[in-house]
Amino acid sequence: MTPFATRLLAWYDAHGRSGLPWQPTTPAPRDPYPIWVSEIMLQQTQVATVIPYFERFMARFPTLQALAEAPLDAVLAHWGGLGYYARGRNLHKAARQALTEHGGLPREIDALQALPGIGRSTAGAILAVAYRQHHAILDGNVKRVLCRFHAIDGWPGQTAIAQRLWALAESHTPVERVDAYTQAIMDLGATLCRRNRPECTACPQQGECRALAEGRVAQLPNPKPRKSLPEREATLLIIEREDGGLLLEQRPPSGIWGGLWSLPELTQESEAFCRAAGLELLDQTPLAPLRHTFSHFHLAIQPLHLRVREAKAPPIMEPGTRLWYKPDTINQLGLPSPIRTILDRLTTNP
DNA sequence: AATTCGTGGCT
DNA sequence: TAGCCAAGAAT
Repeated sequence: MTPFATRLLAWYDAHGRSGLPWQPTTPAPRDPYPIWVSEIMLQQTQVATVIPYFERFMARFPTLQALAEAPLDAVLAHWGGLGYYARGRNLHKAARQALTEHGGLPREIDALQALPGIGRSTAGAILAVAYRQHHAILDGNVKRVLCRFHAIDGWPGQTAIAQRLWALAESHTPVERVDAYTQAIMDLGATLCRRNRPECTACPQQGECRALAEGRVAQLPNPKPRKSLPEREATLLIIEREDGGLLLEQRPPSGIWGGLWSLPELTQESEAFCRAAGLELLDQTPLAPLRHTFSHFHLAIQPLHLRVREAKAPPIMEPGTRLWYKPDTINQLGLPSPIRTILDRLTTNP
């Protein structure tokens, strides 16, 4: 056990976080299923955001079998609003794959990492926490701690920097209490070694931290070099049927909001579609425009209100890609947050 | 190997 | 407040 790990575990025993819904209450070995679900949800997502999603998800899919037997739509409905929807699709796919190929979640690191959505860090975390297997993790918290402790310059996303960090993470990870250590190193990064306003005076590593000694804590880890984001405008059609039904489209399985349901976007094709379907333009500004920033562009959404002129509804173009949505079924669909916001406003504010 | 995937909180 | 960032993985 290195002095780094010894100090960290002593601090963790006194000050580590506890009571999070996915944290085990029994000694290893533990059921890896809830650990896996939480690790996927927590990818690039903060703890406070995940908690209500985790509770709902585990209530609806309490076991690996329940998840594997559920339709993808039900999984995405529980993921709606959480973001990074490939995680939900991969989670569902991995559940079925693990069950058929291994009869459950595999205990071998290579087999586990071969499942969709499980990378090196997530596989290590699951096996370390569930079975006390000796694997390192390297998430955003660990990267921040290690960049500061060793005063590593360069953006951690660079391959060369990440390789150095993985080697350091493995060198620090102890054989004993690896489950506690895995939680502890993340707790340190989340509660003390934060990006902003770190509490170095309470840190168990303050005596050996190179960034602290050199007065460079605020500059490490080095930020990602950013490019200015292009803007894209989209007009979303709010097509209302006589009975109040709204036309929704299922987006393609890959790309932004993949597999989720959205208001159809106005294109040249959809203009012709609306004319052919007898759709009448009511007004252009029923709702204020919505602005969103994604990782690679800004999006300005301008809803456009249309109404079906006659009783005849637009034809279903491709099976499963369009449906008339009834507001009382909102919880059964996977909806991205901006779309849910629009639908909420429409139903509460007609 | 750099980019692409969301959303909400923070300053 | 506009940009930065967070329990990463897939491509």
